[in-house]
Amino acid sequence: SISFNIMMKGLCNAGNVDEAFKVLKEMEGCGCDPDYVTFNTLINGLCRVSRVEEGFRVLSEMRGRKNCRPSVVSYTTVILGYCREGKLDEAVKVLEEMVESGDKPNLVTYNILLDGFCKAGNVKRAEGLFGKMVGHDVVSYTTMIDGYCKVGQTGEAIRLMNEMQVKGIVPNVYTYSAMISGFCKENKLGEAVCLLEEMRERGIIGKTFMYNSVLDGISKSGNLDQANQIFEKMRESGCKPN
RNA sequence: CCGCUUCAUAGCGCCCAG
Repeated sequence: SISFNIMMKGLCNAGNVDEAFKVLKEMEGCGCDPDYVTFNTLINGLCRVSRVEEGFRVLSEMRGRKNCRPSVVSYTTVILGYCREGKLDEAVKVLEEMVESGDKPNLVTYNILLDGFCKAGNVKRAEGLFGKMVGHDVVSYTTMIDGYCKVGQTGEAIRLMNEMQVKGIVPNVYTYSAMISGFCKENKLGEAVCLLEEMRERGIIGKTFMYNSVLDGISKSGNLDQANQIFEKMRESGCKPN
């Protein structure tokens, strides 16, 4: 079954859900029983191509099978699907349904909702959820940081970036990326440069696009010497220019 | 008895042109 699951995931990631369903049929006829991973993979495949309703139907059908009960991952995947469509009330409904059937949402579930609220333009609601969550990880913080940056609240974002480190949560390349593009959009290039430096000091190799955004800003401001210095640092740190 | 392989979350289309 694991081999089939792997093949199925490949098809789903390529957006070919219909082929994935053929694999399901094939499994059923050859002694490799589909398991909960099989169905979760299908749900994800459907949600990826905006067929969230069908994904939810697969989830419902799982109830009838033994050893294939819907799990946190099943519900969370559907919630993600609705969040990506901007249907936050549908997402919340699924959350409630999950709780009613006795399944506990986990950190991933909440992180997805945080991002959903932010991207739907409801940073306040994300903030409320963030405050109620019992634990946070680097994804929770990065999601909120990105949310604040996107609405021009880089101050709040930086506050969170400090707070996470006080709690012992280490920013990663995603965190820096969100923060740096936030600063670049506001033309706070000095801040952006500082963060790039801090990141390098921590041994994190930045992505090319992060340097490109900063270099562009610096160059346009006419400060070619500084641009050159950053370009050097970029290469020294192991980030390949394109 | 133990371990490995398959499922869900965050950052960027940045230069040029328009």
